[in-house]
Amino acid sequence: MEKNITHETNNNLQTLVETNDFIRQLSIDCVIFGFHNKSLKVLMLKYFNLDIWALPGGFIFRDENVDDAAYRLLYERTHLDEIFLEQFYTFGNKNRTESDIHNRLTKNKEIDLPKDHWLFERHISIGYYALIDYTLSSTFPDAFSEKCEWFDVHNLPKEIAFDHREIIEKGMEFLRKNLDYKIYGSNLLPEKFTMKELQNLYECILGEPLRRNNFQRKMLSLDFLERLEKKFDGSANKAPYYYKFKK
Amino acid sequence: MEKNITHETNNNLQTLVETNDFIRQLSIDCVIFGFHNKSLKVLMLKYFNLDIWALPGGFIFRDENVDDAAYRLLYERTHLDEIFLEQFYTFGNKNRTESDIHNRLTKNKEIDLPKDHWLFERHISIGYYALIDYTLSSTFPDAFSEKCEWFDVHNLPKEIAFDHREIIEKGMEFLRKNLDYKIYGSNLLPEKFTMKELQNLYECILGEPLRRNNFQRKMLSLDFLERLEKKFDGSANKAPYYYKFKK
DNA sequence: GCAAAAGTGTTCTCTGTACACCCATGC
DNA sequence: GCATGGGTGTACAGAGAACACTTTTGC
Repeated sequence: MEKNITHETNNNLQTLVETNDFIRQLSIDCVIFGFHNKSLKVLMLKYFNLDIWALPGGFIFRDENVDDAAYRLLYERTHLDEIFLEQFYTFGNKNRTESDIHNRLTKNKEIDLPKDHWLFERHISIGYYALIDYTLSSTFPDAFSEKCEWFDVHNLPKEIAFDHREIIEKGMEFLRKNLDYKIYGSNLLPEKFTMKELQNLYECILGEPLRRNNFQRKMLSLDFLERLEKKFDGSANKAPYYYKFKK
Repeated sequence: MEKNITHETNNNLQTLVETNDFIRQLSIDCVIFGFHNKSLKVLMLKYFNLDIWALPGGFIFRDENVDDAAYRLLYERTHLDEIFLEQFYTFGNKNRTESDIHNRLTKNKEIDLPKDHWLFERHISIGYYALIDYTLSSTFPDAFSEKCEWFDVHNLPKEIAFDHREIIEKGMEFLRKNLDYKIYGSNLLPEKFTMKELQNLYECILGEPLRRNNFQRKMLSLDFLERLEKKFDGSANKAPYYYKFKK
C-alpha cells in the first residue's frame, strides 16, 4: 500500500499530550508481523518504566485519512514504506481502555494531566496489520515507550496493555484467510528465499505442518514465483533454488 | 448476534443535535439487506425534504459498546432483534463527509446550528451489515429522514449521501465471502423456504446462475437444512419440500 | 559410495460440474 | 396422458493428499 505521509507525531510525550490536533476517542493499533528463524514475530513496545507491553499505535490527525495515519505510524516505528498494510477490524468495547496504564505512565514521566484529559478517555481502536521484512527492520519506540522488541506470536509478554492480546489474536485469524494473496503482496521474506523458507512461513502462520512436495507444487502452480539460481551453502545435499516473487 | 440495548436515540432532531452524549467524529452505518422477489434489497432513508438517500446509521454513546450501538440502530429502524449483524470495515477518508447535506437538512427542519457544530465535523464511520427477513420487517425513519425504502442492490437511488454507495459495495463484497456460514446464521429467508428460494438468494448475492441439481446437493451436504413437509401450491408439477435451518 | 535434502512422478480421493434420467403434480 | 418442475444418479475433470522415486550435493 503506497500512501502519503502528511503528518508527523511529536515524539515528546509532554508535547504530544498538549496537542489538540487528534480525533478524540479514536486510535489505531498496528499488528506488525515479521518472520525470523522459523517463527512469526510481532513488534511490541514497552511502556516507559512499566512492565507492560503494547502494540505500536497512535492517534489520527483531524485532517488525515485513516489509512494514511496507519501508514504514518508504521513508518514512524520502522522507517519502512511501501509496505503491505491492511485494516482488519475495529475494536469498540466500552471498557477496553479502562485502565490506569496511561495514568501511571505519565506520572513516571513526571507529566501531570487533569483527570479529564483526552488521553484517559475511552478509545475505540482501528486495527491494522502489516507484513514486513524482519531482517531489514530497525525499530523506534514512540513517546510512550522505552524500547521496541519482537515477540514470537506464541510467546508474547506476560502483561499486555488493554485488549492488545485480543487484537493480535484477531489479526492472526485475519492473516490466515486468503494467505496466498497476502504472502504474495507481503514483505515478510527477503528478496530471495528458498522454497523451504517459504514453507516455514506458511507453517508458522497456519500453525500446522505441510507436506514438502505438495507445498512446492502448490506454490509453483500459483504462478507468482520466479526461479533464480541455486543456493550453495556448503551442506551435503542437493542445493535448493532461490525464488523471488514476480513483479 | 444477541446484544444489550442500553440506550435510545432521541428521534427529535432538535433534541438529538443538542445532546452531548455521543462520541465525536465517529458514526456507524448499517447495510441492512433484505430479500424479496428474487432480488436482494438494501434499506435506505430519504433525508427530510431532500432527494438524497442514505444508509441507516447513527452515533455511539460515550458509554456504549460499539456492537451494542450497531444493534440498537438496527433495532430502531426495524424493531427486530436477534439478528445477524457483523462489522465489516471502517471508512476513514478525511473528505468522506465533506458535504453540505447536514447543513441543508437542518435548515429544512428550521434548526439553526453553529458552523462548528459536531454534526458538521468530519466523521469516520464503522460499517456493519445485517441480514433480515424482508417479510417481517416494518421500518422506521430516524430523526434526519422522512421515510424508509427498500432498494434493489442493482437499482439504487440516483443520489446517495456521502460515500454510502461505496459502503454498500464493500458490504456486498464482504457478504459474498463465506456465504454459506452467513446465510446459515442469517434471517434473510422466512422460517420455511424451498430449495428454489434458497437458490435464488444465493444467485442474487453471487450475481451468477447456479445449477439447480448441483446446488441442491451442495446445500444438503452442508448439513444445516432440515427437510419439512411438501409445499402444495396448486401448480402442475412435483411439489417441492420446505426446508428450514437446523438449530 | 553415502547420507541428507531437493525436486519430480504417480495414485487415490474428494469436490465440483455437466449431463441424464426418473418422479410427483394438476389439468 | 402430458407438460412442468423437483429430486436423484452418474460420469468426468481438477485440486489436494499420500506415497514413492530420482537427483544433486559435500564428505
